[in-house]
Amino acid sequence: MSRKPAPTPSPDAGTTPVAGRMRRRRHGGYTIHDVAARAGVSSITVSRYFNQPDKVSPALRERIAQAVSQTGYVPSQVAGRLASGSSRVVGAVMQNFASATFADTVQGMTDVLDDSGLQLLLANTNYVRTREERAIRSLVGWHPSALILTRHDHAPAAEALLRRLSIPIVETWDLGEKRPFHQVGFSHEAVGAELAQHFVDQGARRIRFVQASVPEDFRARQRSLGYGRVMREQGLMPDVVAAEVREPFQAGAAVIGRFAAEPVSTRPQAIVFANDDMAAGAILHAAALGLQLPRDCAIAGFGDAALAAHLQPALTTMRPDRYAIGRIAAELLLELL
Amino acid sequence: MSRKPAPTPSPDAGTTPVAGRMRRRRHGGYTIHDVAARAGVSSITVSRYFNQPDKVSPALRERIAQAVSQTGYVPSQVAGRLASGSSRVVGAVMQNFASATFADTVQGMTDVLDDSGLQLLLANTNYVRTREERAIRSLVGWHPSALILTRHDHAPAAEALLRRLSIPIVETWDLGEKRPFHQVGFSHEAVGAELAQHFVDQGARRIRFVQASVPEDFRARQRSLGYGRVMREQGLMPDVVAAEVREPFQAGAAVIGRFAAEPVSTRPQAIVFANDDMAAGAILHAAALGLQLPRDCAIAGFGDAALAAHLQPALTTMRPDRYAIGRIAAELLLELL
DNA sequence: GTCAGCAATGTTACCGGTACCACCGCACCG
DNA sequence: CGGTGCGGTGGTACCGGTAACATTGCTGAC
Repeated sequence: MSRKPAPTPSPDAGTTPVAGRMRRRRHGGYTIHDVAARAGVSSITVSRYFNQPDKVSPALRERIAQAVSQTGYVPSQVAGRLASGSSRVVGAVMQNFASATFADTVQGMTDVLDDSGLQLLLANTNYVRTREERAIRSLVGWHPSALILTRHDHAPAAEALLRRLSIPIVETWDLGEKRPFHQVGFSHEAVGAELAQHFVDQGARRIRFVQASVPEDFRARQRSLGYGRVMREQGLMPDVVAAEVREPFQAGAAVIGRFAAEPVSTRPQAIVFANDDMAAGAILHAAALGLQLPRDCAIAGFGDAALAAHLQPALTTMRPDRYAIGRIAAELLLELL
Repeated sequence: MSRKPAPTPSPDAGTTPVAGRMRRRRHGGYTIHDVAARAGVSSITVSRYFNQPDKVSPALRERIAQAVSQTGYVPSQVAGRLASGSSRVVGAVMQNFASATFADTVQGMTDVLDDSGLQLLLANTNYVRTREERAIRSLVGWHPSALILTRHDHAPAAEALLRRLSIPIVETWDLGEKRPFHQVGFSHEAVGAELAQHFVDQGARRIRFVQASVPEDFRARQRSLGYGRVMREQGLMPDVVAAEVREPFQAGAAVIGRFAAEPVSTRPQAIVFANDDMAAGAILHAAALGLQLPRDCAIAGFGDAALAAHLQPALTTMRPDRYAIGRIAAELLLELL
């Protein structure tokens, strides 16, 4: 990695934008008034030229276009937004910028927003719950027309801040119950159902669901409910067990240990773990127990952990369509605006 | 993927921020004047409370803090930036939002900028050169304090626009010669040198560099120069050849075909390709020729194509440190501001 | 011919902050 | 005891646009 400084420019400067006396505290650069003066029209006409061109006669349009290209004038979003009150800005709070999830979701959002002339403003929480309020606050200062959030379980301070806002808010990623905001994401219940169905389709009849030891994980619980629903629909016996260890890798290893001790005829043919880490622990420990996966038992997880692809055998996991979440959230916002 | 609408809120509304008559065309929400009135001070004092707290006496600070928390007031960035002229916004033009490169670089930037209270504004070109001007223009409208660009070979219109700006500009990713802007990235010359050194360290003495057939690729040429330098430094004979086919996969295949026809004793022990696609073409075609890589010949590319990891054998490739590029670019900007 | 109606353009005030400078009271100095 | 400097505070104008309304000129109906 290397840095190269820019050569210091020769101080020839060039013509200054402002012609008359400098009594006003100008910020530099051409203003709409400079352009208007050049074109011999009033500033509001130049404003219309940019915002409602068909309200300006072709003759003036031509003159203004010339003045604009001569000066290289770029309208100030800041001034425009302040005057009009509508910001045309959408704020998005993400949890981690350095992830493929972030990249895909943002691409989905901008693909939609760009076409509507909306600017996306991003804030990062780095997965630190306490930073969410700060992130939201920094976005709110820009008077966004709408907000996109990740997840729905906010810190109380952030939640209070959000409820005071009177703009459309969309929560993404996973769906929560009884939320006052719009939501775009996937249903954990459906994920659990899909994994169960997957193994049923492969011919498995004894399928176990391994819950994490921490019972409060509401999302994993939703997944187990989906699993249970499909099992019953298929006339199979749901078999939900909870891990006894808290640390997920160890928990997975312990589960597969117990599995190995069961008689082969009643062993589950597939195990759905509440998350990828537990599943990975199980896979890694299976070799030490002399088990051969997936012949002896198929394993599934959830979350698309980066690890998943590198395991031998590769872990079956569910990955939400991150691009689609971003795109649909943005489309929903457009409808709301 | 699924959408859930928000429940329609009961129309109890709540107290309106504005107390007096509504003759002004207010945009809604509390203003600094509302807060000032509540605290019994002038608005400029509230402004100072936020921007230079130590200039406000503790007594007033306390009163203002109370008024702020009662109202939930959030200062308007838009108004503030317009009035002060300094935007505290940094614009960044990226080529593709849906990539790990983007994610890592943005994380690097925000890690630095967040601490300085700077807001990052992003624009995407989607690799379409003609969109760059539009992207820059949309950022310039926000009066950024600085701009971060990707690459340095801009379309003429974009280049002209940039040169008119009088704010710090940093170009990232790869380094160009004689640019008027600051640059943060890696040197292609160094990349070529590093790949050559890599094979020298592995004991190879006959190392070939395969240039693309398109001679204008300035960056690949830099890499070949670095390769040549290391070879000479090591007392080895540089061996640069150009591909004859334009399409990179075919070009790579053709190169490995010629290689197979050479006598084993004078064959190169390693080949550095100008890019990953050519290298991949070579690897894929090698099997058909009965060659066993990397025993018969080691292969290297450049660019970290997603493909690289999936080849058998895996392709040796150089990947720029994307996080560091973002981070260093942002640090450089801070110095410049 | 008169006047309503509409399209094109201009005038004025205002958005919500902050720069600039004036002002006030008090400690400190000669 | 008047002058001076300084920290704290406020008044006012202004940033660069746009909303709302006013004005102008022209067409077309009666």
